[in-house]
Amino acid sequence: MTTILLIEDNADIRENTAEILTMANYKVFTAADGMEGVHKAFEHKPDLIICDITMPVLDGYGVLHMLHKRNALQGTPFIFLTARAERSDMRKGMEMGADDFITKPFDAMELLQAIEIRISKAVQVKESNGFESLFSVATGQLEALKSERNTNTYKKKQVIYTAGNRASFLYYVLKGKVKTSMLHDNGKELITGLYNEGDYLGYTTLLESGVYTDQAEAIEDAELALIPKADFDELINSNPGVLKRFIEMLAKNMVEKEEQLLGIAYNSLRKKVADALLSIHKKFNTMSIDISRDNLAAVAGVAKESLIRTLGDFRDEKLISIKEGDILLLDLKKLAYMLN
Amino acid sequence: MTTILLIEDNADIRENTAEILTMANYKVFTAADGMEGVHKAFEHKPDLIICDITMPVLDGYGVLHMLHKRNALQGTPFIFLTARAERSDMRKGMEMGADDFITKPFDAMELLQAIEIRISKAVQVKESNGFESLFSVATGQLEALKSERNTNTYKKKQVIYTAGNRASFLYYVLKGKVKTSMLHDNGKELITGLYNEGDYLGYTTLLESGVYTDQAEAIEDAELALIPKADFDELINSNPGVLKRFIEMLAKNMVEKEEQLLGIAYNSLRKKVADALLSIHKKFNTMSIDISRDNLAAVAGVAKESLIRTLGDFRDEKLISIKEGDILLLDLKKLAYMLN
DNA sequence: CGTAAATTTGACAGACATCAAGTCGGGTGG
DNA sequence: CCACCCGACTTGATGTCTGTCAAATTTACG
Repeated sequence: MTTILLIEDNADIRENTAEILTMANYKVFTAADGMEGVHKAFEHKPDLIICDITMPVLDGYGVLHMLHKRNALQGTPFIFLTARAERSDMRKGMEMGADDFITKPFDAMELLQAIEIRISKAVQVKESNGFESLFSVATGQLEALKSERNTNTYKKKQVIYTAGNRASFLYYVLKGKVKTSMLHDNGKELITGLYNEGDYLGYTTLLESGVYTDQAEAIEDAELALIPKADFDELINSNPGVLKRFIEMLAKNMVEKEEQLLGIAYNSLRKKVADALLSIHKKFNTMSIDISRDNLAAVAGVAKESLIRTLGDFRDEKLISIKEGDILLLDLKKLAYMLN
Repeated sequence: MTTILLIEDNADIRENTAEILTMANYKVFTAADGMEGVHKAFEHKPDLIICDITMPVLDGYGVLHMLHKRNALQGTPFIFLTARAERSDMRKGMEMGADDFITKPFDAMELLQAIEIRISKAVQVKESNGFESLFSVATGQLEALKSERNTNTYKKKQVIYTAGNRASFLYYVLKGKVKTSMLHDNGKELITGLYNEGDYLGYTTLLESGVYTDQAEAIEDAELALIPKADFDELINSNPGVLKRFIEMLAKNMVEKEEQLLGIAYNSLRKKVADALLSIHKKFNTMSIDISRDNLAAVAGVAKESLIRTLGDFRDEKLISIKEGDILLLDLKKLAYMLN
């Protein structure tokens, strides 16, 4: 039976919602404030958490933060309840790793739909995590692919593909980190994507024109699996499940890119830098960021010198600390809430 | 039999390439310079055009421009030949409407592959143009959808959906123009997409989380068909062809968005404005742009006042003319070639 | 240990946003 | 039909944020 933890300080809403959920055949735990919520989360390990944002003592962001500190509940879907469709709240919450938002007042259908979507996604993630399992959808073809596929190793700074070339592989990161970036006429670089172990890259081009408009480069020693275009084509043609996975990845990327677009257009230098730090934190899932200043500047879309100055400011404000070039994030909340 | 027009001033390359193409069972016309190329294009109406960029008298960009002036050859795939993988050239060409790039020296396989891809895409576009035909892939379900579907009319400035809401329809623009945009904390707006008659919108959200992160609004009186989410889900689940169409749309959007990202990050004001004009020109396929200054500024990602000043400069430089607020593009080439 | 690369600091200027005032045109109501 | 008003557009003056260039310092690496 699916268990849900509901954290909400308003007793009326809490009981009402719990009732709806119980009727929908979920097992429901409730908590009346953030601290209690965190405790019950660790105690019961629910399949999904619904949490109000505005609460006394420990608010929703705080709860999310506490949970993410412990890896046990990293994969648990987290849905925020919020009073109004406050846009900036939404974005901040999403950046901190929330999966969905429900705005009060909500009706039962809306709530149940959102829960079902998240539960099914979580199951998907568990089932199909990484290379093997994605292709295991196409069990028959898996063995063939594995035997034929060759893996390449790339050293730090080595180029994987460049703009203008025809795409002939789908890449899968087995080890290390990779960036994709675009070069501006004036020589500046903008990083459009970061890839960690377990990520695919190059599929956009394969699905579109076939000619790269960006370039990929290893930012630390990396090992990639190369899946020939023909195999990829065959796989997505013969197997709608795989195609669906890729369409979801694309759609998710799309949303991220639009957020990035909005930020780069109108954010101040400080906010651009903060967002860059947060997006790397989210991508690589670490509080300690080890990345060259050039690359960090290219993620943020600002000049390297400006970036360095801003990092210095952040250090003085105790938002981060810097040791031997490594950036340690100290105050995620303030970074996310940074005003322009 | 598929006919190809090859425009290339270097006799060796021309003859060599023509030979390859002939062997691959295409009917080939050749032209030794831009003017001859344009004439032969109108004379023979080829299925595909391959054209060198650097040529005396009328260069490749000029050829493309001349062809696009006449609508007859608008849909004909156009592939550029270019000496090196010069990135900035690539982007300019793509902005002007080229479909692909091949960098010299190229081998036969590469050339033939690119041609085949373009030919097959052109056929696809012809076959499935607009609402009816996309869904005609799923012939059985088409009638049901048509009868059930309801159409809404929206007046200029009317909101279609807003951020934070759950997506429940796929929209299809029957008439009018629509924008999607995101709101920044400081109140500024960035337009992330423009939609014309025959475009779908809202599919990214349907394919991803189900909660809008952007908002849609009519920029002139518009009529939209609303396809319920359930129908859309069923259609893409039961019909891989439809899913594939959407994945291609997504992938194409993705590339556009990355270009926009690079531009907004590093372009000067002048170039941002020029790019905004060009992208609207390309989207709505008209030399005369009738759009509010606010919207134009939101496309470019700059302040309204800065935009207006820049338009004034462009007018003085005879790149555009302005009559009663309408902007008439006079010199596409210089706009595309604008340096920072 | 020496050299090159990466990072940091400093000084400076220019591009662009902002605020404010003014103009134009079109719609509305008397 | 005219006066009025409101919104869209334009122009002007001003300040500041952030990129650029240059030099200094630290780190990486063979």
